[in-house]
Amino acid sequence: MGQGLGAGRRAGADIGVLSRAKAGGSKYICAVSGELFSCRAPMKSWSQTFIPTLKESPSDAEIASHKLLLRAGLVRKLGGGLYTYLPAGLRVVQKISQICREEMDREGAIELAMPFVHPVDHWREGPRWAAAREIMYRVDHAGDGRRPPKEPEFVLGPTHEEIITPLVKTEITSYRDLPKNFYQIGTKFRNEIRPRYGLMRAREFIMKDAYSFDATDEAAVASYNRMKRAYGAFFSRCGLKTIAVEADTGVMGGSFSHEFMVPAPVGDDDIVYCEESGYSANREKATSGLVPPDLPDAAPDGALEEFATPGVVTIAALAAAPYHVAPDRQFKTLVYVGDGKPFLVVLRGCDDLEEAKLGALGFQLWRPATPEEIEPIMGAKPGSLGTVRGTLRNPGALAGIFADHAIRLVGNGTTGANRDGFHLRHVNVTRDLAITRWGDFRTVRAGEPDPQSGRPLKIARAIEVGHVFKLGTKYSEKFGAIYTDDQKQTHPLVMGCYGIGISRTLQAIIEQSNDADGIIWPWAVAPWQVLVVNLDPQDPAASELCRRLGEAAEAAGADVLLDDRSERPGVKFKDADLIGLPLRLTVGGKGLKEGIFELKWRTGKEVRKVPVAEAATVVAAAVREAAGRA
RNA sequence: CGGGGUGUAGCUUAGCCUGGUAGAGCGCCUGGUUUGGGACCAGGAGGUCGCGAGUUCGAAUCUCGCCGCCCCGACCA
Repeated sequence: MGQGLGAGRRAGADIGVLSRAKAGGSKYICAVSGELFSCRAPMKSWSQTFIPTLKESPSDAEIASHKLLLRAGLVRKLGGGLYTYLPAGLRVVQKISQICREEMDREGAIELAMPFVHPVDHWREGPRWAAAREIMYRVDHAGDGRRPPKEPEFVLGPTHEEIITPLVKTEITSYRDLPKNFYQIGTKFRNEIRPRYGLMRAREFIMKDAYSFDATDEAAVASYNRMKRAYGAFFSRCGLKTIAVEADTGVMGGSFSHEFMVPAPVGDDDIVYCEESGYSANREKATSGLVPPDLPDAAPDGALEEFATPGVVTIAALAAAPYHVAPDRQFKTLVYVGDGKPFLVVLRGCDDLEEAKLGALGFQLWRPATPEEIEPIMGAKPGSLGTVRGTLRNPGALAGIFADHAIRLVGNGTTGANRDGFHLRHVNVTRDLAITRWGDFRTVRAGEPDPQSGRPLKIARAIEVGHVFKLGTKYSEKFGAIYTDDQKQTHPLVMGCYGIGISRTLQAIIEQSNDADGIIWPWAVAPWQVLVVNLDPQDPAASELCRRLGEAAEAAGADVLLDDRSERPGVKFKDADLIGLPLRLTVGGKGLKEGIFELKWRTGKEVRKVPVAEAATVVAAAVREAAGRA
């Protein structure tokens, strides 16, 4: 039973904690040393492992991949966003992790492992404590039974910039040590406001995170591009179709970033793209060519005029009779609070604010102002607000008035008078509006012209499975992570950070690859690649043939699961389709009499009858062919 | 955090409106008959009806509070 083991086992796998002898004398290593290491074990039989399949899916599962995770016996739920990986699910995690390691190593990244529990001071000293604290689980000190202090002594790590940067600060001080890129694969903890869809958005999840450190900006861009390349290779090897889109850097900060997205209706993000030009961006970041760069400012079309609009507090009401001001002829004024100070955003009446784009304004935290806050600031209630010079009660109290470029398309329009029940018409953008800064703040809509080709943009839902950030020096400056160059000059390290949701990738693969009968695993990530179904486990001849088929598949490099259960054939076939192993080899008394067994791919319908005499060669060829495609 | 649901056996659920012995299917256990796409027969085990108060002679059912879970929104490194 041993051939094939040596070939497939990862070099160095014996750093694992457990090794034992199996009946028959072949040894194998099962390595789980705090983290997840892949291992090859010899043929496992269904009755020896634990794959609790379900006919019906639990009622709290909504989407296909979540149902299949549960039905195929890959995971079980502990609580909202908290899941146990059962043996088959863990194997997939290990396979994905191993592919990830190989692609990271190929690009020169170095694996390490950082603690899950972080002293809170590291976060306090970092640049985003205010924003990050809300999503972190707090840990009472040392479980001594006392009530939690107002501020926790420890937090559970949602990510590791605050941990790796101080480490690198003390360990790397010379340009000679650069570049470096450290990565780890481990559990992350985030207090998601709303966990959902199984592993898709969980409170605790498995992530690969990497952090690059370079001497120069150019070198950092090169590191970034290497990671981007590694991500493409990784997802492709996992059998997952992804597209890289320009993305918002969010609280992470930094100069630019790309997300790796899996198009799927159940995704949490919208991606905006144009097939012709190749433009693609997260909706939070996406821009359109709606406003021509050479658009001349409109000339005033008349003198400012206040008019009464009793009870009109919405765009729609002003668009209706008797006013008939089309939404795209209105200026919409929104009040926000950024780091404690109010500011205004001006948009066209027909446009929506893309809140993420406010990140460009430099605030750490921002939120819509409450109606109670708005009235003292503006002198009017929401619905009658505007930014016409002279109507603002106290412009000095504002952190700024930020206008979206698209209001230039309005030219002359209507806006609130900052007096309840009154609006102003003939408002000219250049002449009348008090604007401190222009920007892109609106949400792009499908059909708007692509900024590059001018073709209509499309929008689709997608799942974010990976994200690469060029961070710059935000963290290194804050933590004082500097190095000395060959001219004895000191500089902050230029950083990048790179995440892959391993557990989310697992579920995204299922979401992208399933049918009415169950999962269809891509070869490279299948918990096992070959399922040998023994329909007559009591028959020694059938068992013997199954053993031979399994050994042949293993020798060719496949992981083999043998269904040796005393179940009826129908049950076994249904379960086989459900757990979705790529290649099924079926042995039954009926075929055995004819001297054949059956070979069937999970992706197809065709059942190929193979003479027993050709077993070894046919199985080996099938395995090699599948492995070659993967 | 707002809105809407929901909680009955391991899973899927009926019963709740209109209070009166908690039921079914799947799964599980025993025996038998079966054996190539989720078998059949017979028998059996398994329930503090989410938790806590209240109303009532009597509560799965009505009332109040709490908790869990799901969906929508907000939020999301």
